[in-house]
Amino acid sequence: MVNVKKYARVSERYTTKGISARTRIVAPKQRGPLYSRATFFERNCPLQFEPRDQFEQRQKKLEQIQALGHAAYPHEFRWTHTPAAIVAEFGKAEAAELEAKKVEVRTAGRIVSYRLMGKAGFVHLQGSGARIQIYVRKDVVGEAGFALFHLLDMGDSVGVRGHLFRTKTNELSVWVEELTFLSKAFLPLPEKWHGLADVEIRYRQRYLDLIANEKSREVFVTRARITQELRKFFDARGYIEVETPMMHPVVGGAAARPFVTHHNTLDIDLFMRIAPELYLKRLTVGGFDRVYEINRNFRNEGISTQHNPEFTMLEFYEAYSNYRDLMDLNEELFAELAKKVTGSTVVKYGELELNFGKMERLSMREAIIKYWPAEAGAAPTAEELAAVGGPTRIGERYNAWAKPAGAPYAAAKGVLSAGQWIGLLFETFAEAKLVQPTILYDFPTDISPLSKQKPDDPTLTERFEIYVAGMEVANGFSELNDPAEQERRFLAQIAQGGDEVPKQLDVDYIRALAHGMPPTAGEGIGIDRLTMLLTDSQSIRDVILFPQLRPIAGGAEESPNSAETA
RNA sequence: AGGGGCGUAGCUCAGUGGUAGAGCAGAGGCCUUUUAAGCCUAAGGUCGUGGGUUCGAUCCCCACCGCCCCUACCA
Repeated sequence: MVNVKKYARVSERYTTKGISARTRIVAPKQRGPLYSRATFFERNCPLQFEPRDQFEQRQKKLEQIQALGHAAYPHEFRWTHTPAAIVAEFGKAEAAELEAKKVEVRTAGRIVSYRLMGKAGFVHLQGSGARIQIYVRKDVVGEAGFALFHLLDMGDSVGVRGHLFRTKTNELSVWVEELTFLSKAFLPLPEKWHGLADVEIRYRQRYLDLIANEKSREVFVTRARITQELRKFFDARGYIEVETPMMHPVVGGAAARPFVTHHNTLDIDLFMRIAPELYLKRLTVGGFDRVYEINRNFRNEGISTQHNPEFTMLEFYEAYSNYRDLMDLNEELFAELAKKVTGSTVVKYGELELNFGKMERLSMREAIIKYWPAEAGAAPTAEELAAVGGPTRIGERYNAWAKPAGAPYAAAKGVLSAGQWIGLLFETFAEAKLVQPTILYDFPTDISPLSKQKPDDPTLTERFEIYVAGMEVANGFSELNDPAEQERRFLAQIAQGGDEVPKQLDVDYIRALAHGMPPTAGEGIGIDRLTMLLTDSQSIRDVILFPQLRPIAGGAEESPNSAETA
C-alpha cells in the first residue's frame, strides 16, 4: 500500500500549483509504491511519481525554463542531421578537416550524459540509435542560453545548432551556438553505467529499456527487419498479404485453448483466433493462389521463455504446390533471412552456432530411431514403427526403461493411437536433440487433422516441422482439400474431446472445400521464435515489446481517492 | 501446477543477533576540452510483507507476496 501520510507531508513542502495546465502529464499506471494522487493543492499534476524529490524538482526546473521565455512543450525542431547521420557522415573526419569545413548542423536528442564544469559543459545526445557529444560554452551561447543549460537534466530532449569539431580527446562533437529546449523529463533515466538491469522493469516499462539498453533497441530493429524481409521474400514470389479475422465464431486451425470474448450487439461469444489457417485456405478457394498473413494468434495456455499468450505468426499458402516444394522454399528462406539479418548463414545462439545454410531432413520415424537412447536397448526399426500395434509396444518398451532410469517419461493421457505414440515418443526424447536447423517430415495422420495423407501410406501425412535449437519454429503441409475426409477428421477430433480441441464443426470451412480447393501447400512460421534465434535472445519476452506479465499486485487498483481520504 | 534462486537508499550492490554501509543518481558550492570528469557539503532506509523465537531480529524460524530459472501443457 502507498504510504499516504508520508506523501501528503512531502506534498505540502513542494506544491506544484504554479505550473500551468499545459504541463500536465499523462502517465501510465505503475505499481502502488511508485505513484500516488496529488493532494487538493496540486490539481495541475494529479498523478505523482516516484522518486518524488526529483519529480518535484524537475517540475520546478520546467517552471524556471518557462520563466526564461521558453515554451514548456515546443511543437517541433527542424534538424539537418540525426545524431546517427552525423556519426555516419563525419565519424572519420579529422580535426583539421572539420575546422576547415566548419560543418553547420542542427540536431536533437535525449540527454544521456551531463557534465557541467563551471562556465562550460559536455552532454551526450542520444537519438536515432546513436550518440553525439555537444559542447556548450557560456561565452558562446550567452547568459540566457547558459541559464537554460543549467536547468537541464539527464533525460531531457534538446536541439542544438552549431558546427562540428573534435575535442582534445579527439571526440567528434558539436560546438553549440544555439541551444533549444524541447522536452523535460520529470523522472530520471535508469542508472548510467549499470543501465537498466531489472528485467521486470525492462518488460513493463519498455521505453526505459529502449533508451538504456542498446542491445534491446537492436533486437526490435532486427525484428522489424525480419518481417520486412519476409514480406519482400513473399511479395517477390507473387504472394499477396491479407488480414483475416482475429475474432472467430468457431475456433479452429490448431489444437489450443482459446480466449473467449463477447460481442454485445450480436450477443454472441467469439474466440480470439488460435490460427488464421482456415480463413487463409478459404482465400485459396477464392482464387488467391498465393497468400500470406503476418499477425497475432492468441492461445490461453502457459507463459514461459518460449510462450507468450499472444504471438506473431506468418502463415502462407501456395496453390499447386506440395510440402516438398515448401521444404525447398524454406531452405532458401531461412538461409536468405539469416544472411540478410545477421550478415551470415551461421548464427550464434547462446553457446550454439546455428547453420542456416543447410537444413537436415529427417522423417519423424527416422528421428525416433536416430535419437533412441542407447541405454534403452536396441532402437526400434522402421518396420516395427510401421507395424500394426508397433508404436504402442515401442512406447511401452521405452517407458519400461525410462521410469526406473529416471529419463523423461512418455506420459500418455488415456489410450493413444499408433500415430499419437509416434508423436509422443518424438517429443519425449528426440525433439530437444534437433539443434541444427532440421526439417522433420511425415507426421502421423492421427496428429495432423489438416494435412493430406501420403499416397502410399495413409497413416502418414505430407507434413513437416522445422526445429532449431530444440524449438519448433515452423509447421507446414500439403493441405487436406478433400471435404469428406476433412469432415471425418474434424468429427474424430470433436469426439476425442478435451480442452485443446475444437468443440464445434466449422461447417463453412467444409463447404468452402466442397467448392473445390486446388492442391495447396501451406505453412506457419513463428516470428517471435525466429526472432529469438536471429537476435541471440534466450527468452521470448526479449523479442516482444510488451510481453504479457502478471499484473502488479494492488498497484493498478490503488484507489484514486486514497491520498485525499487519508 | 511442482522444484531451485533472488528481494537492503531512486539505481547497482556490500554487511551484521545490539541504533544501517559504499559507488552512482538527486540537492547546494567550486571548476571554460570533459567523457564512469573531479573536489567540498548536506540529505536520503518500516533491510519485500505478516507472524514467531529472543531482553533485543534487517540477520534465526514459519507463512505469504513478487520476480527469474528449470520441469509439465503449448508454437
